[in-house]
Amino acid sequence: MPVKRNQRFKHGIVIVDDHPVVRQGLAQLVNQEEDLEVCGQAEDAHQAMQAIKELGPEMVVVDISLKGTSGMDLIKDIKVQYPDLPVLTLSMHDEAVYAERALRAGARGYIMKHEATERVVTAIRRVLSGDVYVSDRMAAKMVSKLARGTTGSSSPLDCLSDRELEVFRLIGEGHGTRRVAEKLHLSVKTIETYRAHIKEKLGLRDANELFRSAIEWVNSELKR
Amino acid sequence: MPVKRNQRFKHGIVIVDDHPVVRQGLAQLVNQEEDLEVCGQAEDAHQAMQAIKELGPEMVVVDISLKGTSGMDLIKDIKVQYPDLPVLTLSMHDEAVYAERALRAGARGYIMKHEATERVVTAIRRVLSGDVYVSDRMAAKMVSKLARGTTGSSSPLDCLSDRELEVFRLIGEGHGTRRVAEKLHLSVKTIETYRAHIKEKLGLRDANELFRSAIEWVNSELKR
DNA sequence: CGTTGCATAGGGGAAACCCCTATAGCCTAA
DNA sequence: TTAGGCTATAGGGGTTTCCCCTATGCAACG
Repeated sequence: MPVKRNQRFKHGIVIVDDHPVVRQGLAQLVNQEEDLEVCGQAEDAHQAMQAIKELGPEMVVVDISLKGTSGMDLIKDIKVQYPDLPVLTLSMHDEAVYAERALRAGARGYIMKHEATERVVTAIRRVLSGDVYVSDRMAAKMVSKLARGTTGSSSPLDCLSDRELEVFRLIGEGHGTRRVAEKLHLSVKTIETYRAHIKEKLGLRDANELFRSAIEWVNSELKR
Repeated sequence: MPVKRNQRFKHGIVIVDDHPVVRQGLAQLVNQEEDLEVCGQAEDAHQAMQAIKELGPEMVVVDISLKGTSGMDLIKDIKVQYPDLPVLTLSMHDEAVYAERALRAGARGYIMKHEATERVVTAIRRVLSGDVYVSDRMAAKMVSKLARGTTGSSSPLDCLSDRELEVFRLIGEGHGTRRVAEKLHLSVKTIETYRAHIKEKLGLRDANELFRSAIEWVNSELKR
């Protein structure tokens, strides 16, 4: 009799991952918690929406690298159709690259597959109870970024000055510091200063991250 | 009494993967088979060699993208020290790129994490019994490649050596020269040499182009 | 008028990049 | 079997970039 009652109070979770082995691991992890339960699994975005509709879970755990529609798009779709359904992103990819995107897309948390299983459970509970979960390092990074951002809702690039944005674009087109300086008829040193400012404003750690995000931005610009 | 006997006859398997969730899933998968048993787990190459030495498993399941020494190197090391110990490569990466390399490195099989769990078990049994496992599609591809005689240069990346490809992937994940060197326990100078070779082989003009195309490749890998 | 933000740029040390050379181990073809 | 290739590894040395600081001139905003 008390068993039945416990059953009733379990929080239902749908997990979305295109690796069966990962689903298996995650499911077992969740199911061995007294108050948690995997009520459905999906391996792509379509199945995921189906499962959510049919099973009415209390949260969803999503891998961002799915085949077909990307996990990122799935998160956005979930947000549109079920604004109050919390989503935890579970990914093998570096949080420095994807965490912020995932949160902007509507996820309530981001955790890497490298993390110990207990931590994964912690993240699930955190998100389930309405909080946001990211690693401490990531949280610190985001705070400092917001602190100087003043971006109500617009792109973080808005805080770049015109010159900075121009330099950012040229970097994204693959030009090195010297080439940018030549193109703009400025000293290499000046470009270096801009690069430093951009990094600071966007919360980028080093030249690689700068280059990477510049490329990404240029590409995304092309597509619209 | 018969229980004890069964216990005796279980085939011991060591699994090596740096994602705890994956280990969990794989372990459960294996352990629920009557005659199979995970006798050890490791999250990097060093732990793996230790576990093999101490536990004397009958086979090893290895992910190729580990932190630290790569899975590819681990496979080679295992082949040197335990030539008869069969290794199954379990990876999320496209078999078209890695399967052949893994087999050449000494693995007895290659299976992707996308595959259904039953198939993973099948692969394990196949390798355990001395056969080789690759997907049907891969097998066909390899056969036709052999038949045609080395003319299967489908991707320009085929001409990269294992090491070079590994470095290329790490670059694409945003790691700088120094970080790559640390990850692989090699001299910065060595990584510089690899970068030069990759640039030459792929016809890239400078570090920016290298970085750019590495990022592009890693991203396209994700969506496959 | 001070403060704040932007455009511009230099100094200096650390790191990365680039072109060469080099060794040792394999494998292959002559 | 030996010479030549390819691979993994790594150093030398010069050029360029990166990164952390400091600094000047100018405009705007309070």
